[in-house]
Amino acid sequence: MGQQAAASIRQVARAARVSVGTVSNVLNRPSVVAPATRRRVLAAIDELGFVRNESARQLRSGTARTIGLVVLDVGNPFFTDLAKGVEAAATEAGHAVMLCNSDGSRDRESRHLELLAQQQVHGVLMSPVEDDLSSARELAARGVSVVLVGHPAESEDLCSVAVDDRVGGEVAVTHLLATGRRHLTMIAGSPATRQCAERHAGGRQALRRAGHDPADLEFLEVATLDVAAGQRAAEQLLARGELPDGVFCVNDLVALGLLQVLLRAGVSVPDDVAVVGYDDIDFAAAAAVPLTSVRQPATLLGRTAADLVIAEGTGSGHQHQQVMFTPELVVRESTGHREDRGRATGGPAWGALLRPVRELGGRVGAQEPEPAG
Amino acid sequence: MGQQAAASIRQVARAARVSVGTVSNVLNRPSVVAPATRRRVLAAIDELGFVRNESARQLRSGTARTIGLVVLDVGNPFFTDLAKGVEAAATEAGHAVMLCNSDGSRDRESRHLELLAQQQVHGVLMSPVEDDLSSARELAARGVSVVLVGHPAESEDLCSVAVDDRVGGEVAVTHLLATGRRHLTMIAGSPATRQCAERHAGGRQALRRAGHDPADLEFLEVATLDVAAGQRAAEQLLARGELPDGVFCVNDLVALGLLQVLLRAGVSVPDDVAVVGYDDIDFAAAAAVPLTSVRQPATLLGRTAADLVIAEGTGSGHQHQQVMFTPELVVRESTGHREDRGRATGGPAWGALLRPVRELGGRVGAQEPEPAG
DNA sequence: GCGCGTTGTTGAAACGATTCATTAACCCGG
DNA sequence: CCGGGTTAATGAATCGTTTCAACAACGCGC
Repeated sequence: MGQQAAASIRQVARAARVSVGTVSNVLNRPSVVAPATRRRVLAAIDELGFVRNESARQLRSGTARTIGLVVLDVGNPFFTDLAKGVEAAATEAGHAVMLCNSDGSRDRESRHLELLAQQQVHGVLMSPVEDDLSSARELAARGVSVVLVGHPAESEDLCSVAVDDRVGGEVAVTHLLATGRRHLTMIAGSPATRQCAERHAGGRQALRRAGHDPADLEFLEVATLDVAAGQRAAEQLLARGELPDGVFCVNDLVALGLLQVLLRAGVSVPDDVAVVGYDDIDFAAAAAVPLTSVRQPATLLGRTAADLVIAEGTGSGHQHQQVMFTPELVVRESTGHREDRGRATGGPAWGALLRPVRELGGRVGAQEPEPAG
Repeated sequence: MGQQAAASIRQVARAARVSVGTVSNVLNRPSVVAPATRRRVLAAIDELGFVRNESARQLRSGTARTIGLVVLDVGNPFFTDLAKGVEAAATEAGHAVMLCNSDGSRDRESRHLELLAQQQVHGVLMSPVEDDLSSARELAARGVSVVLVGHPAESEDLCSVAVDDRVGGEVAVTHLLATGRRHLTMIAGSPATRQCAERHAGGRQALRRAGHDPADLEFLEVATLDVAAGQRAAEQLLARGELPDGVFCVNDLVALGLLQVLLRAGVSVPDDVAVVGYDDIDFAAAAAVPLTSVRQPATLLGRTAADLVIAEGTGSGHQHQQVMFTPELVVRESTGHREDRGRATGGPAWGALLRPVRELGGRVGAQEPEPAG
């Protein structure tokens, strides 16, 4: 113990009085080595504290047993849930996961991708920062398997695993309309990003279907998609004197920030304003007012993506696949019906769980939950 | 574009009509190469889409430009904040971070450590699953720099960056006592884990100081430390008919789960029960009842640890350091004074930061790092 | 006793980048 | 025109592992 220099396979070989080839065989194909020899080698390995040098293995074999995962925001539980799914699938297949955080920055994203390429990773899963998929394509062109996560690949030259954002937006807004809301605001990031645009489009579509003017869904843009952004957005809304009666947030972090500031300002949710979030992270249910949210199957998304990338990197004849899941609406108190109004603003609606039902929003007829009894 | 085989330095050399050594020089010491040659080489690199093979570099240089970070729970925002600090510092120093999740499992922890050792990482930061630091020591003995995060190294043979858990527990319970609570329960994981034990000990100390019986702080053990565990703990408390009037949770996730179930059951927080969490994650402020919490400087912790591990791996004569920060209590509504009762929940105890001091316990006089940016 | 298949073991040739001792080319003062 | 110094470029050795053709030893049937 305590040796500084890591022992190499050669020293193990010498200690066990065998050739390097035999040591390698003990490591990789133990069955072809005579038991006595094997034992001797294993003893030497133990004795010297030998650790396989992964760099050398990779160099020889050409590809690493690692897959990269680049997410938009590690601070968002949606992405850590996703990461858990990825890790589970990867571990089963004997791969390690390298989790990288692009934080919504194109620069950081490309730095990470470059790094992953240099590591000769088996494949890369990424939730792209922007719609411009050139960096993903470039990576794929270099021979790295790429699977987009949370962003459908429009063309067939890439794999992707996503959730239908348009349906998500539609379900959310349909629900707001059904609770009697008419002046709606959507809080989201740049409309140039697919997710925000699609969810917005879904919302407009819901309005159209219901016979309203799609322009009734105002678009309020925020720079980032975190709790702080939601807080700022709420301040902005409050500052202009008139509030919408329904707000659809592009994710739960924004919704939680918004909720917090609204409540603090004495605005009642859901009586004055209904709030719908997106992702249904664990914290949504535990919020000041439990949050209605559009749920995405984060872990499943991760698992599926990892399975795809592993298959693509391993198999020979690979067909690119675009997988699409459908989100479901989870109704909680933040969108209680207007009829519920009249309750004290303060604490006490607690415990009166409006609707514990969890409901699946389908594509065509995202049904409305029964009005609270 | 579209080439399958990654170009090697040799092919670049051929294309640019120079030797491999020159290409390597262009990559690593551009100044020693004549401008014309350099341009030619760069053009070839661009043309062939050459990507440095990190495995080969590592193999040659002996160590990777990567540091490993093994955390107890990626789903806990405390750890993602910490990870952000690590990443910031690592990136500045030109290192990549490999984020691993042990999920509180010793097995997973050692698998990750093994993997990191095989990758010849520059160093490892870890928040150990158990108090038994043998795996950390073993890794260190193999020549890998190890820094413990969130767990002080009792002996001097390891670096560590931690926050004083005893003080944290003491501050939390002192505060509960100050708001008039007398029947206290602490919800935590196994008392065999240092963090839980220390925070508990701190709490008992607070009782003793205040002239009470330390046994007044009941210890309720939960198996995991997440939202679900808090929910179960709340159900357990509710089931026995009599509630404590103050609960100290070992982290905010547990506190949030507890809070949610208590409120749902019609229990008033803080009137019936005061709740204190730990870590002060972003969601604590946005909870159903904004959560009083013991704040740890997560990002700073990460930065400091990363700086240490980078220094240790780089420098020659290295002194192991044990850095200790002091937590601060952030008071919010979940522990409103009993006197405050009757007030609407939307109360203003905000911003009344008890101890904004940030204190560094050094070994021999470790200076206070400047508050990051 | 010879050939044959089986079973274990060997050692050298990759993999791709870095390093370093050599060599080549050139400038300049004497 | 020569010697010494500077600047550029070279190519072989090296890192630790895997793979694979070659070989040794052995048992066995004829």
